[in-house]
Amino acid sequence: MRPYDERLEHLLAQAAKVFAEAGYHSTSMRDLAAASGMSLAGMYYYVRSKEDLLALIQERCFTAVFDGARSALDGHSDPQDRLEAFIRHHVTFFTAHMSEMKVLSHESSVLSGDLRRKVNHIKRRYVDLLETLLKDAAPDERPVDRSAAAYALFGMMNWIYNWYDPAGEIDPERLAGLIARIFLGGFVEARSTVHGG
Amino acid sequence: MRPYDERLEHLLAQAAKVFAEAGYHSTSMRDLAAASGMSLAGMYYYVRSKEDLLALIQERCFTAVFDGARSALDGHSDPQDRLEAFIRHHVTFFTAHMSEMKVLSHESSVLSGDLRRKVNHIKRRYVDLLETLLKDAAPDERPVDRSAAAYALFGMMNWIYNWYDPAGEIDPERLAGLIARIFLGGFVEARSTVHGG
DNA sequence: GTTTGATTTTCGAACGATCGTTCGAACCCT
DNA sequence: AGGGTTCGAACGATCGTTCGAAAATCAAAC
Repeated sequence: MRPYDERLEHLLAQAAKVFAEAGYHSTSMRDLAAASGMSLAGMYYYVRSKEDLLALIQERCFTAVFDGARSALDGHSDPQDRLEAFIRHHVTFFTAHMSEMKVLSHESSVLSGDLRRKVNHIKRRYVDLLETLLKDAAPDERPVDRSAAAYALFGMMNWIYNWYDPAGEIDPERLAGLIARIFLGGFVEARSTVHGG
Repeated sequence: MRPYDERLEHLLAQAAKVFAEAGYHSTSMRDLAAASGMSLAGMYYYVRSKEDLLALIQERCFTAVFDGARSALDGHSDPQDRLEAFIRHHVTFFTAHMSEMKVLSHESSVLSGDLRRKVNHIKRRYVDLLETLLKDAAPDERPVDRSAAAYALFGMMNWIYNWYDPAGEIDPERLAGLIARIFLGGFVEARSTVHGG
């Protein structure tokens, strides 16, 4: 059963790459066959449909980023440190898995039915995780502002696929630090440091 | 010639709405015909192709947001005020023209050839405008950080279409103020106020 | 105010192309 | 020999676009 899993992983990885470059809808199953080295019909031995293929990519990627975030929080007890650890993990994970994360961010409204419900469930938990961190780090903010701030932060982080060049001047760690600085400095510390102390 | 222009505007507005809801690639010309009240063939009297239709929407919207930004800067001379005015204008414009701005943000890689070049030219000028504002507001930052910060800001602002509900609790002005606060507080004031004063 | 003719605008019908998916036979490995 | 794996070929559906003719609009002539 090992070669089966390897072939599936290979297919998902190549598909994520092509989806990221050309977009889900303008990528044909024939394109994926060419990119993965399989035949058109052969892919259907590993995957139920094109939509199922996308769901598998999104589901695995979202689970990985969620689990990674939880373990990245280990060892941090200060609310602000935990929030910064979350941001740094998300950004570095994003830059390290650009194709999958672009597919996750950019094709989030494609799925329907049960596949959509399954992915949305992980997304919900991930958003809830950030909202909890925000509640601890900025307890005095109004809930509606905290919620909007969470999405603003996700915007900064998930927009990366639109412009970031891994071969460019700024490395992932520095980018993560910059985004953490902007958000913590602008949303968290602005209250607790400037106004409160 | 007036009825012609009105019909074209109507088509573009309806198309933007459908593109925003379903995405460019999964919207058929037949869908647009149904939404605009025209016949399938009738639309081609106003538009050369489906891609031309998308380009018209993006071009008009980008020009509007660019011109609006320039005039929003009038009357502000302080660099920080100018940056805040830019942010407030972008966010309020975005929430007021959600469909067109979503199409602009989400379908930015669809066009090709001359159509793509034309839209990218306006985009370049708009990004340059923000980078200039940033240079004045945060002159001590390293250019690579300033550039990344500009994209982080665009991320916060352009991600709006993924979550913002105009009928929800937070109104556009408050959202604009929140994003301005996060960015100015985290990127600009963190240097000039905390470190410098 | 009606008729006429030219121009603008609309659209039913059809084209070729491409899409996701399926089927059954062939292949490979043990 | 037998089950896991591959794939050529074809299916029906839908896509963007085109064409030629009908319909609507308008201006000038009577």
